[in-house]
Amino acid sequence: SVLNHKQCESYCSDLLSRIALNDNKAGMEGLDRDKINKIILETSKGSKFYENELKKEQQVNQRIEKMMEQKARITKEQLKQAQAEVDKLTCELERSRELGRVIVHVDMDAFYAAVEMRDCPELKDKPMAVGSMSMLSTSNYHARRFGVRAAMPGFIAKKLCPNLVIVPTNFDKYRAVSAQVREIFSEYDPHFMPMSLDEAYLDITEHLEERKHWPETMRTYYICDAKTGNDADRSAAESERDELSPVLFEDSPSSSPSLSGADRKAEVFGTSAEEAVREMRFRIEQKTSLTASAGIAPNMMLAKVCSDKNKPNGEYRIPPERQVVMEFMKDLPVRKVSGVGKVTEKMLAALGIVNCDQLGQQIALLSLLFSGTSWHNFLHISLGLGSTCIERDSERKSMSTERTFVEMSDAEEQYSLCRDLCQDLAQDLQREGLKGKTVTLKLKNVKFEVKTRAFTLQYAVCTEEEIFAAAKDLLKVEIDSVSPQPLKLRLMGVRVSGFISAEDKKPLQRSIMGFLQKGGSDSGSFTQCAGSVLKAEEDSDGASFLKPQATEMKVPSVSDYVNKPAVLKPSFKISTQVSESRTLKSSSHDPSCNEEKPSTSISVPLVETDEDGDFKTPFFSHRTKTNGKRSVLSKKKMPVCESSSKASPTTHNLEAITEMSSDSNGSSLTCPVCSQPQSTDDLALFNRHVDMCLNQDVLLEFRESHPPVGHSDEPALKSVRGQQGSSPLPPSKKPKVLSTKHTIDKFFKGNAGQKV
DNA sequence: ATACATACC
DNA sequence: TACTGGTATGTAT
Repeated sequence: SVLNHKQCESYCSDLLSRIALNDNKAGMEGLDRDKINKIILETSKGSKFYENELKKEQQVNQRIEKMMEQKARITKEQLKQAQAEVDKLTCELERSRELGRVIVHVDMDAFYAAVEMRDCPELKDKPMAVGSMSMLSTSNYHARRFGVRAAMPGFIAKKLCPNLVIVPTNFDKYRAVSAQVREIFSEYDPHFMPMSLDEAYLDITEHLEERKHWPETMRTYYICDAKTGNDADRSAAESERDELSPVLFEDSPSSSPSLSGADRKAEVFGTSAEEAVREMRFRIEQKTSLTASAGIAPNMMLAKVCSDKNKPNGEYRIPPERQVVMEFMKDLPVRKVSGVGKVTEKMLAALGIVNCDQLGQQIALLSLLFSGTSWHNFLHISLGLGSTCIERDSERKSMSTERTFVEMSDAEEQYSLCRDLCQDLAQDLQREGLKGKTVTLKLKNVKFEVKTRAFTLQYAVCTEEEIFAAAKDLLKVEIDSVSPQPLKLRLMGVRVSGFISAEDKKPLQRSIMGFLQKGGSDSGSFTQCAGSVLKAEEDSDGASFLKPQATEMKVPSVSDYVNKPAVLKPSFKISTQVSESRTLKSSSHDPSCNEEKPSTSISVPLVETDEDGDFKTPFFSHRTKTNGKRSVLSKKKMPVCESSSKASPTTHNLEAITEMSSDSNGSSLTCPVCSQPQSTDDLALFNRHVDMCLNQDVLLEFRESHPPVGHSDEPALKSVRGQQGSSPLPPSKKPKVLSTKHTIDKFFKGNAGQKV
């Protein structure tokens, strides 16, 4: 009602901005959009995917409506005041405008497709794309004429272009080519920042400074005869080729002997930025037979826009002058700016903002409608400002793995898949030496609705068992929440984040084995433990973990929790301490607890930790194989404490610990729960055993007081038994994975910029 | 801290 | 038949 007709039409008329062709990218000019959209629509209509996209679209429209209502409530006064603030900030930004750096954004043209075409001449004159029937990564320019583009499913692309050739991805190859290209980048900026396999930012300011004094010979490159391009690079082309993976060249024409100097055509490049970049692109093409486009500008935001301007195989430069920058921005559609996606574009369009000039005119209004970070960003964009320094790749913040598959409804299968994901993720984490405290489970059901559920542990984890312990609980809550209906999933993913910093990980490499084997002489007796709390754990409840009187605590039984709402809090807090009077703590999930998360604390006298008390070696793990021998400990000694999320984690000293720490008998360890000597030296195995015992105790209790009654609990119980008993989860029917992995840059990005 | 959405390649 | 996977960050609670 508050909307005028025009405003309404600007977004209501088009409910399909998410489905329709995205012709934002290069190579998509002047095609028959209506015809293409009609085909896309007809192919998509009625699918689950389409329905979900419609729903999301409605959400965006609602967001826009809310925004318009808010806009309608803005007074002239408010706007005037906002304008004053904006003007002030604009002034400051203008004063600090930095035009002195020469930033380059280089982008390989239709990278994956170009590599495949290079290696298979058959494809040269055909419309082709890289990917699968389910999803395309890239298309060549020929295919783009049909509206076929990246991120489009192959089966739709086929409707648009029945002759489309779809080539499966070949990441090893793209990585190898990327490495070649990056070698060239590093000669112009050793600190260049790779953004993906085919894209990077460079700061060539220093290079240009030096280049000014270079003789022509240093700026001369030779074109080699054939289009193999493998010989042309001035520096060591031959040796480079030998170092490369043979697959790269197995299809290439066998390298002809180098042409003599007289036969070579030389090209001398100038000393300007354009020339330097043209030289770089020339070398890339000579070395890989692939073309790149580039943008040159005083900052990254502009350089990125510029690299798109003369794509493919072109470059564009914005000279370092304010006037020219502003002129360039004036007609630039906001959508062209990196970070402005289709939703932002649509919201701005609803306000009548399409290009950056209009954006600049409306900053005051935007400051009243958007968050601080958002409108500041808009202001920067409208002024043509952007980052002027290519920062070192910052530390990774999360790591994840996810998989799409045919509809999966069986809980056992889901748990099993979850474990597989955890295993993969654990491997990746360990490869990078990372441990994180937050585990996130991602689910997408067959209606394409996505859910994420996260859980932050007390300590950082990196093993399959630890991650799975958390992930499977998250999964269980979701399964239970729809029970007795099954979860019908099409995707599952697991992520670990909240990494502990590098310094946190380093310091303590103290060997827990050495400690154990020494026996109890100087180690944690209870009195020592109790009296030497250095850093009392301030948990949310503020309770110290290591109170001697904790042994006296009332011990609730598992049945106390059964009918309470599920509480997702870390359970099994294990309070530990080393002899140097340091207090340490850890926790983990209790895999045996189906209904609730009882929290249990025990004190053990030793553990390997880092400075923050995070476990260096996981003390408890959850995929345990042991005899199912019931704990000899009574409830009083094996406390299970409050289920409430606010409940104090309490500390209980296990008498069995005395046995353990006084067992100076070589390396054999005694389980503090079941009192059985363990034959292993391997702490991980020992931990598993202890963990198992604790869980077994709780589980048995639970099952005694609650004989299995219904479907609802049954699968989970089974699954828990599976984890605990000598037989793991039933062998999984391996889900059929639908799509190929499209991005594996995570193994590649990092480090690449730091060489040289 | 969690959930969900947006964005990028 | 069939609409990705990995990471970061913004927005809202």
